[in-house]
Amino acid sequence: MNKCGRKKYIKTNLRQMTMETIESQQDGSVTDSVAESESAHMQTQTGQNSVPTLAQVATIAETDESAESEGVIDSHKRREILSRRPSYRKILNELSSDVPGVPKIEEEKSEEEGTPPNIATMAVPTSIYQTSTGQYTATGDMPTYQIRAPTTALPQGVVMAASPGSLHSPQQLAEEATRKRELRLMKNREAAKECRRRKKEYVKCLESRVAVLEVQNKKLIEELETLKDICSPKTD
DNA sequence: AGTATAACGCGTCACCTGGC
DNA sequence: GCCAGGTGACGCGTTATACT
Repeated sequence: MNKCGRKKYIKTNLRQMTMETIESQQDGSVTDSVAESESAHMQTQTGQNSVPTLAQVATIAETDESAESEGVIDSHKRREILSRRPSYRKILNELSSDVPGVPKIEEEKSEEEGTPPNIATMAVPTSIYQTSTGQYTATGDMPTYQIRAPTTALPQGVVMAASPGSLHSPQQLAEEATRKRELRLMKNREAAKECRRRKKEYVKCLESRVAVLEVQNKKLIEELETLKDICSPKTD
């Protein structure tokens, strides 16, 4: 793995750790059904913990360092530790069912709503949100952000499959294989874009939750202080 | 102005999961 | 069991920002 790749790998996992740390802290302090439901997602279906501990991540990083020096990277080992969690759509939708304020990630449908096709508008707390391409640009002044829904139509030039029975020559078979591969790549390309969009939405959602819970926590602390003052009058 | 670094998005591969 | 879709990881290119 090159320098950049490793950095991104570690960064990704640290970000994940940060999210989970926040969630677990919430779980411990303020009673939060959402946090509980989310932490439930941290378990794989086999009952094992799917999330690497901080030490594990550190170990991964160190292992990665040394592996690089030796020129050996054991991707399977990493995969064992970094098993997947449920989809962002699933998590967020469960989140939204628990907490009324949390927006749902919509299934791919575009034309029913009043909004223009392929654009979903969603209210979110203000935050700095900028990409190099300017695809998602919500500044502090902009209370909403817009998400482009994927275009489901196949690009021009993609020819639908000929029935296998109609293929004769090896050349035709090769062409068919190439066509299938291109179709698969194209679909995966779109899926990856969509996945990233959902991931960003998910992260934003969590960030907004953090903001809300911080305010809530602050209020509760203040309330507690007030009650303390009332219940224990000063003895001069 | 040139360079270094960080941050980000994209395409692809590999793997997992859920639906059939 | 097969297949389509979802997603983590990787490698690469681009852009923004800081530093010299």
